[in-house]
Amino acid sequence: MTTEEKIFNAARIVFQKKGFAGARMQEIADEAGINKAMLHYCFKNKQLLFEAVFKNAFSQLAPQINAIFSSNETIFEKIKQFTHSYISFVIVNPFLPPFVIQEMNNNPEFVKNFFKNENSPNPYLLIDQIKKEIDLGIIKPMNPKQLVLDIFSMTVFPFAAQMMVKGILHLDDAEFNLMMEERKTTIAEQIINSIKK
Amino acid sequence: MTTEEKIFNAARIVFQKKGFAGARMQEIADEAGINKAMLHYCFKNKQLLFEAVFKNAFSQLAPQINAIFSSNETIFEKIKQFTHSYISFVIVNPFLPPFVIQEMNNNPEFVKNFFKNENSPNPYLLIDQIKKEIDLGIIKPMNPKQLVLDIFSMTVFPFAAQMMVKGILHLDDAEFNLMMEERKTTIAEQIINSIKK
DNA sequence: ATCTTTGTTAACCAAACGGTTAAACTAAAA
DNA sequence: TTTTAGTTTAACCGTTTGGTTAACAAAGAT
Repeated sequence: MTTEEKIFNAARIVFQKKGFAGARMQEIADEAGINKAMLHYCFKNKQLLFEAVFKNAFSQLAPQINAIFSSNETIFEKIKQFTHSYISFVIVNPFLPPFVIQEMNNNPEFVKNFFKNENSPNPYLLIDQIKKEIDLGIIKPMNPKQLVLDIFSMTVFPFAAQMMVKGILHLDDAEFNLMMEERKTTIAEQIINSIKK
Repeated sequence: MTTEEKIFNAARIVFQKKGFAGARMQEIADEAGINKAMLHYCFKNKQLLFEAVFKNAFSQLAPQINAIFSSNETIFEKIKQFTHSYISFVIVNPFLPPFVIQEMNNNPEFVKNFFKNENSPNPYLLIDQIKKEIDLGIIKPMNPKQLVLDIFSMTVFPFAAQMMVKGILHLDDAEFNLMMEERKTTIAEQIINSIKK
């Protein structure tokens, strides 16, 4: 593993745990097992190191989601694939959703630019498809954006608010993961059940 | 308005916008229009000022939620009341959900203690009721905690991930609020529709 | 009138922070 | 063997940050 990779991995861990403002360059250096000056040698400054981590996090997810959204399957099938695929991904990367939400909240300008320039998840193929299937009478009339929001809510929220969910429902890690495994199939079933004519 | 109130309101604004780590005592003082030393005179230190704001935020919500959960209504009615009541509340306090999620993520120990000591939303009345109604054959067999999680997901997520939702779905503030108004009724209808026998 | 308590400020401080520098180390090219 | 280019480090620096201090002002209390 190169030094740059060591730094990158360490930065990902620390940024995800503490956020941009709470992360300390020294802590990242310690986590990577290298001298603090190397951080600046490899990534110039804190902001650029952060952006590298943030972009990488998104770039792991966006292609997966877009691939599903732009396929030729029915919506019902896409909903099934998305929930299964997304939950599988974030079970392995559980810190990602709260991290993204946090930095969206703290630094909206950066994130807005990010969404314009980088390849971010694009739901408009899905939205168009929903419109068509409504017209064809396959699913009930509704605001397509609400359906997209429902799908994201049901899949992303439990991970985004992980600590709160575990606290309120008294779940340990094992129970939480078990529930998330269950959700891989149940979410899609419920949503489909509530929208099909 | 007393000086203490001025500080508290200013702290709420700055903490919700920047998070604990990102907030600056000087910025809070400026926002309150008073000298920085007054912060320490009134609230001792940053941590205690933050805890005051955090506890207050939760104490506004918890009683509302618990009142609904512990009433004598049917689950269907409780779901309707909760979604309507919660969305109405956070439309007026939109920074609350991301704020809570962020600080849960950054400072889990503090939050765990908080949940044990303060009056936090207690879903177990609701969970017991769900179990009973499943046994009575009113709703489909399922894990009651999953249903509770569904309800929270559908209501809380759009606000928790507000910036992301607006970005991905290309919504301005007006469109976003319009969608949330619509959700006050549609969420409950959808959930009820998908669980009733 | 004088003392005490409470509220308020400007000036200050030590520690922590992000970032820089210059030197030392390494290994491959000349 | 020497040069050269790329790595890595210890030590340092200016600024920011949370927090303190001492002086001061207003208002009751004695």
